[in-house]
This record gives sequence, structure tokens and C-alpha cells, in this order.
Amino acid sequence: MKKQVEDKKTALLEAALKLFTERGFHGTSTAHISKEAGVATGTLFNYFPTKEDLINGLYFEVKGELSRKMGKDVQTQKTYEEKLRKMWYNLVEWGTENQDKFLFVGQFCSSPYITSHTREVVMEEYVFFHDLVTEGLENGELGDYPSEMITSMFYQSSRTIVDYILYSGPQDKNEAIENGFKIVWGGLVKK
Amino acid sequence: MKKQVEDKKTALLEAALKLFTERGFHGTSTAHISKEAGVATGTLFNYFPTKEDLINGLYFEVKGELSRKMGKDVQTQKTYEEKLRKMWYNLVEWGTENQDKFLFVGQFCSSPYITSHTREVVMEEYVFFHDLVTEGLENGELGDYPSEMITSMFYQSSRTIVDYILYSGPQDKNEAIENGFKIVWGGLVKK
DNA sequence: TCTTGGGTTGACTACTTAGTCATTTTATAT
DNA sequence: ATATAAAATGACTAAGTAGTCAACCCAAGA
Repeated sequence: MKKQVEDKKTALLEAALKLFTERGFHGTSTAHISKEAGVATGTLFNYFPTKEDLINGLYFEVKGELSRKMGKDVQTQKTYEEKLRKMWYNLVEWGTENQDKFLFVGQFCSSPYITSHTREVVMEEYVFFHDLVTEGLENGELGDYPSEMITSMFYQSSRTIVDYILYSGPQDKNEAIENGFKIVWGGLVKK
Repeated sequence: MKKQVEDKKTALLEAALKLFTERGFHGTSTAHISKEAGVATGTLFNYFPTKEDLINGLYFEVKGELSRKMGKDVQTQKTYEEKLRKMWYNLVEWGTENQDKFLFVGQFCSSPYITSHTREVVMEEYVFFHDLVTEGLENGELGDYPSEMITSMFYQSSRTIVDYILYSGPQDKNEAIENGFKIVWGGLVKK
């Protein structure tokens, strides 16, 4: 029975992802989510005791996936610039290929429905990113800016480029990604 | 009696601004807004026929204020870099000094509650920004990137720095603004 | 003083919401 | 086949929701 259980839970999370990004948290009723997922209202509350638990579960899943994809093959790159470029491509490609999840993270990263506990647990998965920036500062590859400023600028810039690719009509996606990286690297690198 | 009319309308917009940023659009009831504004439920619907009209009115007001502040004293600067720097300071200072409005714009700029009509009318106020970027591309000050990419990166980076200043604990605000500009200018300038 | 009329009020309605729970269905073990 | 318990159901409830409207208030002019 384990398989079906996971099926329904996954269906609920997918339905919630779609509807939350389209209509917001309060704009989406639990009845709507369960209908979209093809289950009964009561079933939703078997898996997620409250609506808030559902959105926190979803945030946890999506952010976890992003952190795993973000760090993929980064450490095997030869130069520091190559490491950052790899991470940049991972971020932007994930965003453009997972539009729903990308929008969801953007809408809910600073929303009051995500509890501070969820936020903290998720944050722990991004330590490697902060470490990479610290490494760049210590070996003089990056300019003398606070590490928090660098991580924010890098991450938010990747979001800007994803938005640009998704909404600025058809164009060469790889060129847009590479141009975005040139801008960010040009801004952060030690001169 | 005109004065009182404006008082109530302003009170409603201010209450809505505060509550929308705290609890979202659907999370904030019209009863809650009117109570916060100190008026009766019915009064809200005298000024804004529907709840959607209220949020569109608010978006229009706030974005209008931002566009006016953004362009202030920009054209009187001598060099192109000084013009961009002036605009950067205007943006970041407005954001840090008007936290509610800053958060509101961030939350609702891509939300479905803002009608395409409101969006279009607001967009017209930002033509001068696009013109300034085009000027920079034509006279070779900026790198060869699509103008839409440049405007997005510039604007979103200013939002990133405002966030950084608001949430990364106490630090020298002017230093943070200047560091942010160094990063952005370093990334966008022609090399 | 009395009338006029726009601004204001809040009880009200028809509808939607998150969450419950007695009942039914389903999968497995014997 | 039968027994067992976990999983699924959807009608239900109590608490909101956006928006309405008949009644009320009050400043200004006659």
C-alpha cells in the first residue's frame, strides 16, 4: 500500500504547487487542491494536518530539490570561475525547466506562511553555497564585498535571468544564460 | 468636504498597503481593511467598487511614486556613470525608507490581481529608464547585452541590495549602497 | 428653521472556507 | 473465504467572505 500512499501525497503536492503559484495561498482552497489532485477533502488532512503544513511541506520539497541541483558537478570544475559558472547554469536551467517550482519559491520565500522552522531547516542545505563564496573571498577571486551581499546578488541575479528568459519572448536561451553570467562575474570578480 | 473624502481614501490605501504586505491579498478581508482604516465596510466600496479595484489603485499609486523618485536629479548628472549611480541611490534609498511600499511592489508586481491595464499604464512611466539604458548602449558605455536584460538586472539588483540592507543586520547603509552599485556597474559597463 | 443631497454607516445576505468524523473501501494475512 | 486495520471518502459545521442597501448624519443654502 506504500506506493498508493506516496502517489496521493505527491498528487496533492503537485496540485498545491500549481494552484498556489496561480492563485496564491489564501486564494487556493483545500477543496480546490484535493479536487485537482483527484482525492477527497479528508484525504488531504490525513497527510497534512493543516493547510499551513501543506505549504511548508511543499516549500521544503522544492527548496531541497533546488539545492541538490544547484551544487551538481560544481566541485569537479577546475577553476573557481568554472565552479561559479557551473552553479549559475544549474540555477538558471532549473528555473527555466521548472517554471512552477521557480515561481513558487519566488512567491513564498519571504511569505508569512512559511514557518521559521522550515526556513531554518532549508537554509542548512545551502551551506555549500556560502562556503564556495567564502573560498572565493579568501583566495582573492572575488571583490571585497560582504559574503552575504555576494550570495544574494548571485542568487537573485540568476532569478532575474530566468524571468528574462521566460518572459522576454523567444531568443537563444544559452546565449542569455552566458550573458547573464558574464554580467554577474564581471561585477563580483576582484579587479 | 473634499478634504475628508481624501482623508478616508488615503486611510483606506494606507491600511490596505499594510495589511496586503503582511497577509497577502486573499488573506486580508475588506472588513479588516476598513476597520484598520477606521471607516465602515460600506465606505470602502464607495471609493473602490471591488476589492480588486482597491489593489489596482494602490499599485498605481505606489509604482507612480517610485517612478517619480527614481528619475529625480538624474539628468543633471555630468557623466553617464553618475546618472546611473544617481538612479541607483534613488531606488535603494526609496526602498529602505519605504519598506511597506517596497514589499508591496515585490509581492504584487507579477500577481494576477493586478490587471493588464494597470500594468500598462504604470509601464509608461518607466520609459525614461529604458531610454537611459538605450543611450548607454548607443554611446558604448554599456556592454553588448539586450536592453531588457540590462534594465531587469539593474532594477532587480537594486531590490536585492534593499533586501540586504533591511535584513542583514546593522551596517553602514551608504557603504552597502555604494558596494551594490560597484557590483552592478562593474557587471554592465563595457570592458 | 427647514430642506436638500452627498458621505457614511453597519446589519445583512448569499456564498465560501478550513477542518471533522462516522462510514465505506481496500489490501493484505491467515 | 474471512478477518483486520489502515486509507479514503464526502456530507457536514462553525466561522469567515465580498458586496448591498435602507437608514442615518450633517454641512450649506434658502
